[in-house]
Amino acid sequence: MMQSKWMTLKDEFFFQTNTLEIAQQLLGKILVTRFNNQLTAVRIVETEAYLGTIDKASHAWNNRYTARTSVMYKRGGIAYVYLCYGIHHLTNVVVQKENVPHAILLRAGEPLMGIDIMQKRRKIKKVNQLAAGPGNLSKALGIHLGHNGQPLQSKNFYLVDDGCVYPNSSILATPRIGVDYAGEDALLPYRFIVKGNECVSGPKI
DNA sequence: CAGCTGATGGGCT
DNA sequence: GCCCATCAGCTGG
Repeated sequence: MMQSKWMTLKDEFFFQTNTLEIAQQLLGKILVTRFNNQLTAVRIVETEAYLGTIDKASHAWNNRYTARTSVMYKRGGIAYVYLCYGIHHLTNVVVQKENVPHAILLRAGEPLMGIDIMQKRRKIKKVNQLAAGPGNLSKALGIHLGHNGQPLQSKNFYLVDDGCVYPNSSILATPRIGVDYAGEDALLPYRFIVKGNECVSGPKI
């Protein structure tokens, strides 16, 4: 087996034109943070695509442009972080070129590095649960509002391809979580999970 | 295991 | 003033 080298994701990855495909390709990629010299990393196993102006579940639906959503209109490759329910910080990857406000919510990850650090941040021990759910993933990695708009090619905050690819046959598409307000768009199968992975959020299959 | 619910604060009509 | 791209801790089977 050839061991692939770690490669930071480049602009071309984020600029691909099909956001649903990017959301699936993000499965298997590694998100690394090194805040306050604390190195943590997870392999992404669950994502959700939000297709901007035509998607009622998206913050940018109908070209909504506010101080908060302005980050979604920037060029792909930066982080869109916002507070949900007053408690949870949710991390998204902005994709597409400037003025196309698509984003992909990172919903769950498999812990790879800095597990002890993540256990302290989360105040729990079970490794499978450390980054299961978008609020939990952000907390485990130390991501918060201050990282909103930061490039994901930063020295302390980046995405890596280590050669791990999940074939289509091991990816399951389901409706997105918690978007009932979006009417018929709530039913779109824009959530992608790695089949059978223990770190995916929600009830066990 | 499923189902319910309080916590908690920025964003927006 | 209401609305959330959630979670943990509780209840009862």
